[in-house]
Parts: sequence; C-alpha cells; structure tokens
Amino acid sequence: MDLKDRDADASRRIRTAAVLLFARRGYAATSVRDLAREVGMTNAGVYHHVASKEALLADLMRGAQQGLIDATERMLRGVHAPADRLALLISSLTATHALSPMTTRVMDGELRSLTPGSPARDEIIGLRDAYEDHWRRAIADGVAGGAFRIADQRLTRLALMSMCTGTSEWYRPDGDSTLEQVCAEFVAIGLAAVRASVRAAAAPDLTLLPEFPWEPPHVRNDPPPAEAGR
Amino acid sequence: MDLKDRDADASRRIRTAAVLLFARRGYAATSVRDLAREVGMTNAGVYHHVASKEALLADLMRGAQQGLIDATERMLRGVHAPADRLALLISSLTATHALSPMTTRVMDGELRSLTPGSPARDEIIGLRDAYEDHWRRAIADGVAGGAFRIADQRLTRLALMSMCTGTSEWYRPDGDSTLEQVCAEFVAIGLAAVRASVRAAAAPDLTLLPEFPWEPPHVRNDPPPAEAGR
DNA sequence: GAGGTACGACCGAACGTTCGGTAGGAGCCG
DNA sequence: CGGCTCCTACCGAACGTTCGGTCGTACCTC
Repeated sequence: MDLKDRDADASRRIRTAAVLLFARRGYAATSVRDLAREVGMTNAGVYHHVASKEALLADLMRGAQQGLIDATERMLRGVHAPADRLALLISSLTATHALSPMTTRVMDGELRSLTPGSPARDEIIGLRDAYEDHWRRAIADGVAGGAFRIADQRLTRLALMSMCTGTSEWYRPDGDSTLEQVCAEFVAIGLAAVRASVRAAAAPDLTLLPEFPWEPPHVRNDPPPAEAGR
Repeated sequence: MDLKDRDADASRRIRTAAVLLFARRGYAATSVRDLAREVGMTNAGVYHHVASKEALLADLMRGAQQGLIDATERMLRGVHAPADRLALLISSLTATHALSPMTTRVMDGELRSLTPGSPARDEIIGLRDAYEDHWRRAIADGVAGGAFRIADQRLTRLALMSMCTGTSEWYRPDGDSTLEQVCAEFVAIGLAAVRASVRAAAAPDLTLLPEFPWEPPHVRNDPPPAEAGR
C-alpha cells in the first residue's frame, strides 16, 4: 500500500476508534493505550498521528460541529417560512444524531473535557453558538411574524433541542420506527410546541446531512446504557 | 458538636462535593484528592467515610434513582386516567431535574462508570427499569384505552423522557420561566405528542418531589457548558 | 483512658508524553 | 533497472506525575 494512503488510513482508524471509545466510556476514562490497542499500535505510535490526546478530541469535536453547521446551512438554503425552517432544523438535528450517534455523543457531552480557556475550546464554543443561532433566529422570526406563539423562546428551543439530541442515545436502524417516521413525529411535536399549524412538511433530503469519515458503523447493542437487556 | 453528628455531617459534605464534581467534570475525571480538597481533608480521610470511589458513585446513583421512584409513586397514587398519569410523569421528572440538576446529571450520565456486571450496577439498572416501567405502562394503558394515538410507543416515551431529563442542563431558578411554567409547557407538549386532548392538568404537588440531602445549592453560572457567556 | 476521626507517608499501577532507534517504502542517480 | 540515500511510520523503553487505596499514629472528644 502507498505510504500516503497508509498514513491517511491510520489517521482515520485512530479517529474511528477514538470516537467509539470516547462515546462509550467517556474521554477521561479512555487511555491512549486503549486507543492504540484498538488500532493495533503501541501508544507511542499513536503520537505520530496526533499531537496530543486533547488535540484529538478537539479535532473530532470541531469536525462534528462544523459538519453540522455546513449541513444545516445547505438544507436551509431557499427555505424562508419560519415553520419550514424550524421543521428542517428539527429533522436535520434528529437525523444527524440518529445516523452518527458516536460523533454526536462526543460533540454534545465532552465539551467539559477541553481545557477551560484553551483556544480550541473557545473555537468550538463559538461554533456551537453559531449553530444555535440558527435555532434562535428561526424561533424569533416565527414569533415576530406571528406564526409562533410561545411563552419563553429559550425554554422552547432547549426543550426541542434536547428531544432531538437525545436520539443518539436510543435510535437503532433496525428498530420499530424508520428514520423518516422519527423525523416526521418530532417535527409534528415541535410545531405543536410553537402552536404553529402543522402542515405537511417536505421530507428533508438526507443526502445533505453531514458525514463524518470517522463515524464507526452502527452495531447491535451498541452502547451499554439506554435499553440494555430489555 | 456531637461526634455522631460530626461524622454524619462529614459524610454529607463528601457526598455534596462528590455529586458536584461528578456532575461538572465527570466521575472518571474526578480524583479522590479533588474530593478531599473540596471538603478540607486528605484523601485518606475520605476513605474513612467511603468504602471506595465506585461505591460512593453507586450510593449516589442508587439514592437518586430510588428517590425518584418513591416520589413518582407518591404522586401517582389515586390518579388513574392515562393522560393524568402521563402528565404527572412529565412534570415530576422535569421538576426533579430542574431542582436537583447535579444529582440527576450523575444519575442519567454515569451508569457507564460502574463496573459492568457488578451487583451495584445491576441493581441500579433494575431501579431504572422499574422507573421506566411507569412510563411504559402509562403510555400502553393510554393506547389500549383509546386515549392516546401513537405510532411507536417506545419512540414517544424516549422523546418525552429526553425532553424532561434535558432540563437539568439548562434550567436556572432565576431564569425567565418559573418551574410551574416549564412543567405546564412540557405537559402540553407531551399530551400533544400522544394526541390526547389537552385538558387543564392539576399542577403537581412539588412537596412530593424527591429531596437529596447531598444536592448542592443552585449557583449562578453553575455548569460551564450549556449557555456560558451568552 | 477509650474510641473514633483524620493525617502523613507510602504502595503498586497506570497515566500522558517523550525519545532514540529501526525497518522498509519512496525518490533520485547512473 | 540496481543501488544508494532519505524519509516516514512505528516500536521499546522510559520519563515524571497522578491515580485509587492502605497503614500506623496522633489528636480530640467523651
């Protein structure tokens, strides 16, 4: 195999193993040696591809957050009605968490593992705020235009975002509901929450969703937690 | 101060510090020395009150889960209509996460830190399943009786529970919405999700909620994550 | 004085990270 | 195309630090 390809492949395999272990056990509970064993290297070998354990985490989180932003802006292009924009925000966030559960779990839950005040952490917080601004604007526009009736915009936004991000904890591709059904159901709940008339929203174009080259394939009984043994 | 009281006080302060640090940094990223410094002891002193770090975590999680179950069964007593039972499940879970954010964050997120196969872990999983059964039964009864119309009961349950548990990440007692408003809003969303007619649900009796003696007081800018610097 | 609380010192293990060295493909030269 | 050199990917071993946990003892309270 070509050396350049070899290097790229090793980097990708390290990232795949990292996102899997970070999502399962958490960043702090995962050692570089665990990572190395998973990709068939020694811990020293890993450091040829990665500046530090924290830089690896920051890379994954930055890539995840940026991918989500890019996909969201692609999907929102040309959509102007607040209800339609909110529906797209709900279905794209839900679908991303369903299809990339490991990456999104790390993205959502490991911010605390980045050194406070570090440039990487500040950058990722900036990206997250930029993403959330799409939600803030969609809801604020809907309220300003009279399409939505809401008591507290922040409350509504956080409730709906929690519902969407929770998907990464329980969604299984071989479950009872298809991804399209989940998205449609969540859009219906979301539009009901803002008291908007629920018209038939166009199904989102799933090919516009972010793809993370390091996301490991969905496996059965993937995480120990949510519904184990039931 | 009496010796017995002194001991009990030290135990409580250790648990308060533990739930705070476990919620903020995560269990794996918190050392026994961090814990000891927080309560003004050495690490050896902590071990006078605690069998092991993992046993301390298990104690907190068992107490949290059991407290939630007890409170839920207190509130459900005498309530029979599925819609009313679901409304109570939503508002009690939301209020518990709002009022005890540190304890509930540990309860919801640190199951993976307990040794797989250990009796403590199995016991806590059993408690969690027992709690979730209240949700399963309420939803199944509503569907069986024709009060609810749902595509996938598991999907609906997990979506609503995610919404409720997410509250611990963002609720602030000095925010724009009161706890009663949050609960009322979430109940409305939940009943809309099961297509039940939204009648005016009686406000839940907050004095029946679980109380955790180790839960630290709510402080401003409590956690670093969710809405820092905005 | 008896008993329990907490300390100081310490254990073996594991942590993230570094460093010198090596095997083998890549690139150049003839 | 053979041979020489360079470079890259990785290893083995070790660094200093910190981890969870233990032990003997001093202090304080009753």
